Amino acid sequence: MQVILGIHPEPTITMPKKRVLMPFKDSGHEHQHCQHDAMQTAERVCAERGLRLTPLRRQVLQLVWDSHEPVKAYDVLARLQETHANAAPPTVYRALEFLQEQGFVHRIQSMNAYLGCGAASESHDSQFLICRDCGEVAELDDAEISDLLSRKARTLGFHIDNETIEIRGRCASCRH
Amino acid sequence: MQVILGIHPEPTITMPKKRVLMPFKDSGHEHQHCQHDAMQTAERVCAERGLRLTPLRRQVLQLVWDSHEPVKAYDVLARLQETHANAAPPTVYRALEFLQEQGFVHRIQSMNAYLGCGAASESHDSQFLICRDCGEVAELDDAEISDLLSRKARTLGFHIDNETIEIRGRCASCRH
DNA sequence: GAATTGACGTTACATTATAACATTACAAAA
DNA sequence: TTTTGTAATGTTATAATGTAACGTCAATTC
Repeated sequence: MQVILGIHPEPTITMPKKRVLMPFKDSGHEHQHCQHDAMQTAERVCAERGLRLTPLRRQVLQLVWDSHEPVKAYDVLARLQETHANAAPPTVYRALEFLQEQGFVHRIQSMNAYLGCGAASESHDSQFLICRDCGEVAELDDAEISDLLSRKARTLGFHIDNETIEIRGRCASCRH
Repeated sequence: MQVILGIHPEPTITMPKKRVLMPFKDSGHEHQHCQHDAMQTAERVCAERGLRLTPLRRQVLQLVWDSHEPVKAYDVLARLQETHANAAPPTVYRALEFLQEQGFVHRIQSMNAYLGCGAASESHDSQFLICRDCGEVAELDDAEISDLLSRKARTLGFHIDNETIEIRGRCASCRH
């Protein structure tokens, strides 16, 4: 189905990219593992990059992953304050900024909210499917979509830095 | 260039959809006309729909179109207050909400800002290309993109209500 | 151990958006 | 033409989101 255009100089053997980085919960997906895996990944990646996953940053990442859905900065702050009475807005925004920069969380622009990344160990594009009924979000990294957007942009002389793709609708289980 | 897939029951003579609803300025595009045309379209469409394009709404639409770029609600408010001293935040937010509902303006989620629609007379999808250097925005309604997203979503049992597609990068003239 | 740097604390404030209720303008019904 | 209902706007207050600026402390390195 995928058309490889004759642009690339050599016909590489490509590992087909995993497309659904985070599925909807209904698809036999055990959420408990996500959080645990995400924490492990973050620890490992920070070690590799020589960055400090401080207790604060670790806890904020935990709090984001406590939910399978996008969470608001001030909700994270409220939870954080339960154990960290002097936490203030900058505390949370700084931690979230760090976590975003490292790709551990994504910001959902259309919701002013943050979501744990389903593939934190490597840089990638994202497309989000957001269910208007249950609030869950699936995260995709679909090369066909990114490639098509790149091609369309290039036609207009536009060079893409990054994509914000947030699709709102109803997920399979909410339609049943 | 356009490929018509054999999905539709009858081979209709299709007016190929205009894909670039609003180009970048450099492409020989005269901005003065946009505003004028947009105002005319809004007048006509409101008449057709039996809706009231009140002086306030008309002026807010004017103010949005004073710029070729996304504008902030509070900037619109400041401008509005020059002639309308008692305007307050709800004044502007209500007008913008109306204009959005009618498709006369779009909200750019990643910027908390509003932009005149390049094709206000009909409902459509939008994809925005936002230049990080000059701030200009091109608006597309590209059926290939929307179709691909629909297909991808459908594969996961997801039904799309609406898309938020905001691509950040550099436009042709800013790359030169 | 002094200097540098990065992380966090702290205060204050800026920006963005909405709730709630009062008033006015308009249009349809009586 | 009054009445009356509804939509639009006025008005006040506040909620929600996000950042600037500067101080302190701890780790790293020179």
